[in-house]
Amino acid sequence: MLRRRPRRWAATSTSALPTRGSGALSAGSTPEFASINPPGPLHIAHGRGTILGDSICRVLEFTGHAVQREYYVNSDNTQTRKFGASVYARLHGEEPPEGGYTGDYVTELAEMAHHDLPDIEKLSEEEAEPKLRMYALAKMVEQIKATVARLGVRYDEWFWENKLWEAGLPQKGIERLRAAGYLKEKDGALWFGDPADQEEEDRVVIRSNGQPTYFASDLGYLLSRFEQRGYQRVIEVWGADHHGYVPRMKSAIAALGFDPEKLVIILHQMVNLKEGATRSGQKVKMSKRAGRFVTLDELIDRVGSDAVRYFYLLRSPDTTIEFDLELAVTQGNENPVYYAQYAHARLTNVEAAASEHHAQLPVQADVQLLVHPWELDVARQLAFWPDVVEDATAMLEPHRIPYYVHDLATAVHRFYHAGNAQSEHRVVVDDPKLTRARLELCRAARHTLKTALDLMGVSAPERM
RNA sequence: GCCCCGCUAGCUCAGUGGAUAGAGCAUCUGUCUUCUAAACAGAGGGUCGGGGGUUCGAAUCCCUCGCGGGGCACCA
Repeated sequence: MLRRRPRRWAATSTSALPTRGSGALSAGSTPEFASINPPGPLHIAHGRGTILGDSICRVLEFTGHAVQREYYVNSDNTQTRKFGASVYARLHGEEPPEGGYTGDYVTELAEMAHHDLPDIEKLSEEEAEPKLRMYALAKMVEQIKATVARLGVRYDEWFWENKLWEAGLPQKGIERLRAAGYLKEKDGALWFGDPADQEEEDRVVIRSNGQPTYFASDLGYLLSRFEQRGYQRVIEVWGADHHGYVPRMKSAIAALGFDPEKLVIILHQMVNLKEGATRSGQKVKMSKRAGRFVTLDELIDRVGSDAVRYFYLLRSPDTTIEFDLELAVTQGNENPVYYAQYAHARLTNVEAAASEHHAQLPVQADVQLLVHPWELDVARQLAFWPDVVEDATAMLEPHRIPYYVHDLATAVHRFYHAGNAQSEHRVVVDDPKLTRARLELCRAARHTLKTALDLMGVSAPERM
């Protein structure tokens, strides 16, 4: 029903621990989203970028776009070097350096490295750190993979930053910017600046100590996607705390000679947990919980993947999420997740119940027989679906889908309930033609609910 | 100081210039002998943060002020 000319796309996203963003997509074929700096577990805000990016990908795929999901793994920046140095310190029974990583998992990583990397202790820090860093990062990436898999998210590519340097892409980007007059030396460092833009501050590309900044890697990553791989559009999903970086990315891509419009950066606001006595709308306790931070795994443990995805997708990216833990775990009519899923389960059930009568039913459904308001309302909702998909695709706003799902579920429940109130309004009635027509409505509604829930990454159970 | 996001019902939020501003939760009242009551029907609840402006028409666009959150590195 929704047929579109396939375009080349790509999605990439970048989520961030201390790292930028969270996800990106490129059209023609490549989104990148949720690329969190790996030296730590995903927390609840990363989940937002991950789910948002993933649903954008799902919608794009559904509308015929080729999509490549990428997770950009930082491996050569200051943060990850400190991470490697922290593992090195633990390996030698020492405290991590200033600004390093102190969690118990760092000690565990050191122990694992001790077993897996022979003679690693004999190497100097200079030699050992990169090895330990890559080893520990790979372990962290495995963890992140496992976590996002619980949400039904799968990346086509875990793109390692070091591959960029091995391929010489950042170097190539720098040379191109130099040739175009965007680079200058100052205080021993190499700076990027648009000569035509006085507003924008200059940005360090190579530090005075000779080490590149993440900006240099980004140049390479842009080249990788736009030039080497030819993506028509790149979508990146970032946490709003990185919004200040957007203008620089736009300048960079323009300076490299590409259309800045082809780099789409989607920003999302933060996530807070709400719990406590909120039922009557009184106490609201924010749970950033001093010191203790809530990981994405903990949230999934507590409310399940469906609820996490549904509640996250329910909000516009511009809105800070107040995640209502109590509501999300409620197995009742107040929980929108179950409300939608129940509509699907009911329809599945009624179709199954009708199957024994199938032999007596006409092959063709005559939908003209559907005349009651509750029947027409379902049909009306179904007619809206293509527009919802189109809007969600064009604006890259998956949050439109759960609202639609709710509206369709409401129509379905009302339709179904008419049969509860009066038996002649049931789907399966004595009149075979009428039964057939109503079954057709059920089939269409169930299919649409299933499709919409799929785009959200939420399951559509057949019975509840 | 500068930049970004938000401010809509008690709470959480939809609503990209068009009809009387919507939903969920919460509160109150009804409905199961059933193809699934995890559902349905109904009620109350609003200066769309304040003030200007543009427009035939503004929650929506512009200006301004206030409040809350997030940013302004040779970190990402």
